Amino acid sequence: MTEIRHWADVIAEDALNLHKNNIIATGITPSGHIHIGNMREVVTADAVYKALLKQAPDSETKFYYIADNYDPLRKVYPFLEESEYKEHVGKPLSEIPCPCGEHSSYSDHFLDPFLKSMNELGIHPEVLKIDELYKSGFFKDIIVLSLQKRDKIAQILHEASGRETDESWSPFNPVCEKCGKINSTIVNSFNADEYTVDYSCKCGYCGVASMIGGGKLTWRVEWPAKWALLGVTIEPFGKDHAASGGSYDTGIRIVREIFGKEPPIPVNYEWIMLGNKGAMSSSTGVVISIKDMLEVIPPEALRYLIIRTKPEKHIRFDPSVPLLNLVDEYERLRDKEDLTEYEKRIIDLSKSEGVEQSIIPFKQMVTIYQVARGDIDRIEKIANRSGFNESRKLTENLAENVKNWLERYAPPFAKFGVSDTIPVQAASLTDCQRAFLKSFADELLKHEEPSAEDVQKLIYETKDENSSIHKTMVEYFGKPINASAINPKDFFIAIYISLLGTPSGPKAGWFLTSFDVDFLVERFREAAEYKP
RNA sequence: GGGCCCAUAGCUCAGUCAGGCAGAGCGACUGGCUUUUAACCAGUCGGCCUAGGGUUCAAAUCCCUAUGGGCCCGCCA
Repeated sequence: MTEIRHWADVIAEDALNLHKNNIIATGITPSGHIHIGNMREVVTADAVYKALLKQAPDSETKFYYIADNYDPLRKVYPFLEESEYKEHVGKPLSEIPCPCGEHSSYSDHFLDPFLKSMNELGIHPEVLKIDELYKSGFFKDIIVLSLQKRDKIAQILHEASGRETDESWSPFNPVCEKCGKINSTIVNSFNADEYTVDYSCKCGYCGVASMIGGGKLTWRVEWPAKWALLGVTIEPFGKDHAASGGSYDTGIRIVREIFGKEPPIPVNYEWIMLGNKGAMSSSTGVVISIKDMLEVIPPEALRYLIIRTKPEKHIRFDPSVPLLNLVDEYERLRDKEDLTEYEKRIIDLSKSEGVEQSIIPFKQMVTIYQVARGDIDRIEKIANRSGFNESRKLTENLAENVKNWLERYAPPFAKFGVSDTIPVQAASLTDCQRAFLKSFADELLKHEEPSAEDVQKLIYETKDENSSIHKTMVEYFGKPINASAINPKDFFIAIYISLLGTPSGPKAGWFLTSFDVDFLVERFREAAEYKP
């Protein structure tokens, strides 16, 4: 069997066989909440980027994130105020007011949180906002070239995609000076020396627009233009662009035949499905934003989800119990001693560069958090007692994740509440259970800091007639108890009833060590006496 | 109508590019305490690699075909 290699390393090697220096680009249109599916593109790119850096440390490697924020607003999305945004349909996203008023534009409203999330995931590309590129004149010469070769481009679009372009079609769409829209103008002529076009707009206005910030290339031309100008050698994109006759197909021909450059190596990736609700999609409303996601899942676990799966496979993302298992799987692998080369690589690529995260397992925090009832001081104390010594900030971050998970996605069986007072269910305890609780309390007092194993052992020792807990139990019970009639199960139930009011709970030994011994002793003694 | 991707253990998936003994994690089961308790440790079980053909000394892997699933082609990755 040949050595197993990670997909990112394979892609990087392919790229290095073609180019010494590689430029990887990715980007999205910030027209709505940027969801976890979009993150796949960025994490995929980041993985390949890291692989390139590792395989060719002496090459020049770049990673661009391009925000397509000059695209027009296509419609009034369900999350927008109809009355307020109707007039903005057709305008470039960067020129539309922010929905919340706190960002400089509509596109920044969605882009800013995404950039923050990327940062939390340890992804640090060079961010390019395409409106700024247009406004700086970055595209001006390629716009002229595109206008000059308009007929040839139209022919390519027709041949490769079957798309018909009419007389008024232009590779460059000016922004109307009067109505601000970019999708309703027709180019009548252009001036290559002045970098301007004459246009007329459906709103009735006719004017002159600059190729420097006065409009944009149409998407199918803009994409190859970006490849040509930035020298992009690798680009991940979703299958919508990958379809035959899709924009990658036409892009290949345009970049070669019009711009005289080679297209990037494509990295096709599949979509992320949300539970059983289908594909994530901004337009159908099946969406969990990255921000929402990072509020419940530690960043490295989210990276892990994407890193461990080959790009062409679906990822089914379910924030309830499967999320718990996903995080658990990542943490186990992270903490494992003897990793295979492949596992090591997975962990390497999943690590968020420059971002530290808690070493406390998520599942354990789920219990700690609930025992401490969210009190961070107590959480920290319990964590310390369990042998986790890390900065409070890290513990706090994880506690915050767990809090949100419990509130939003946790199934009932994962939740419990430690009552302040004796649960009324304690009334149902049998005399034998009460005797056990009293003697159990006595035994706990004998230990300074009982370990989980100590506790577990104590409960089982009740069956041993020579054990001290058995003897005190008999004493409290008032008459001999036949060892074979003792069922530790009843005692577990007594413990859970006393603390939670339910007959079951987290693994007892470990659960109990999350409490102060004094509290337990008091509670068990109280429960033993409790009569409604 | 045209095109893409996926199918391997109960579950999630590696392994397919470059053919060479069928793999991991989780779950389940057993033991660690004669007796489940959401932790931990050790071990065991578990597969006609979707089906049918072809190429080959040799196929999960390469080539056809079929079936099932997820999508794309009116710019949501």
